[in-house]
Order: sequence, then structure tokens, then C-alpha cells
Amino acid sequence: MPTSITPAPTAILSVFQALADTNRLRILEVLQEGERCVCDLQSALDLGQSLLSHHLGVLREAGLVHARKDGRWVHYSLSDEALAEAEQWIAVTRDTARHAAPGRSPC
Amino acid sequence: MPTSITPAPTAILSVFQALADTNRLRILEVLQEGERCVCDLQSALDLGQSLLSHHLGVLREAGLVHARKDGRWVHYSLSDEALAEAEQWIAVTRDTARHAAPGRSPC
DNA sequence: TACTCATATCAACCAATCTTGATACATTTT
DNA sequence: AAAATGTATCAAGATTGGTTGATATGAGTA
Repeated sequence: MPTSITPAPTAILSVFQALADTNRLRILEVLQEGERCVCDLQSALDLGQSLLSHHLGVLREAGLVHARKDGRWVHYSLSDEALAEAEQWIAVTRDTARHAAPGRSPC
Repeated sequence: MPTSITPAPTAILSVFQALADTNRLRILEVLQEGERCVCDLQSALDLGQSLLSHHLGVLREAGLVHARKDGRWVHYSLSDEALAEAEQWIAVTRDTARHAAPGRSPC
């Protein structure tokens, strides 16, 4: 066995990547107040239409927001899935660390 | 007042940015087991020395890990600060969303 | 002091991502 | 049907970020 190498995480990564941008964090903060259409987000955040649409796409793909089409508007709202996943990952990481034998560095 | 525009988050951003990379997530997962020196991480993760050191720097600056120097070794361990901050941010975001008036899009 | 070893830093390259402007696609209104 | 409106997509430039190899630093050791 060739000195076991830890594998790479997958699903969580895209969530953290989606959270790793100023504009997207701002979008999420606005959506805390409730569902918003793109045009509202646009005026609340002062982002170009194209740029905002792009960021919404990233958030959508990561499962952080949900899009509901209504006539010619699209209403976005927070989706709990990915947020719960991220919170879980962090909680586990913190917890495991707390329970691990302290200072057991093999060096 | 020019149609209030939401400001940009600052501290949390660097934490999420630090979490937005495969190799750094792998590092954190190894550190869950306890304190590790760089050389141990290197063999556990199969990363070049320079690359690993870079990623540890990013994690350090974000407050996700703590470095303890001991002779010519440096021992890294998880630091709860930033993790707690991130967990808190997500918890607040989820919670605020849950309590917000549902479907109140002004469009 | 000279040498080795563990880690950090630097410079360069390359890939991924953000940004912008133009265009396309629906849906509604006239 | 034509025009207008909200949103998505595309292409190109600009910026950031990961990777690599070479070099520097600093602590032990001979």
C-alpha cells in the first residue's frame, strides 16, 4: 500500500467556491430578507445586469439559491440545502478537531 | 440618500476564499486528526513542499489554522476562530431566511 | 564554521474566474 | 405583429489564484 493519500472533497467545494466572492455574499445577504427578482437585486446591489445574472448562475449551480420563474420575472430565494451542507461540514470539522488527541504530531 | 446599496462583507470573505480550494480542504481534513508538522502533511497529501507551504499560508492568514514553531519544525493545527465565524455566518443566513416573510418579492 | 534539514518566499507561467458589452430569448404590452 | 421589458448567454479582456522550480532563512548537527 503506497502510503495512503487523503482524497479530495467534491460537493462541498463548489459551495465554498460560490461563497468565495464579495458580490455573491452581498446577494445572499439581500436574499436573507426574502425572495427577490433580479431587477430588485440589481438596484439593491448596483451590479450590471449581465454580471448579476452570472453570479446568480453560480449560486444556483451550487444549490445556494432557488429560482422561480413568474411571467417575465425570475424570483430568487435562499435554498437551505447547500447552506445546511456547508454548516454541517464546518461543524464536523470543528468537532472532530476538538475531540482529537491534542498535540499528537508524529514528528 | 441614493437608493441604499448593500455593503460588501470583509472578514468572512477571506475565510470562504480559503475554503474554496481542494488542496486546502484536504489539509483541513488531515488536521482534524490533530496537530501535524509540514513534513507529515506533505507525505499525507502528496503535495510539493512549496505548494503546501503556500496553501498553509492562505489558511493561516484566514485564521483557519495555527502554526506552532518547534525547533526546525512547524506544527499546524486547526484554529477554531475562523471556523466558528464561518459557521456563525451560515447559521445566521439560514435562520434569517427562515424567519423572513416568505415570498415578499416587491416586483 | 560548515553542513544538513524543515520551512518560507520569490518569480514566472498557466488556468480559472470576474467583468463588460453585445446579443439572444421569452413574455408581456400596444 | 411589432415593440418593449426582464433575464440569460456569449465572446473578449482583465484580474486573480494555483502551480512549479529556484532561492532564502533559520535551526540543529558534525
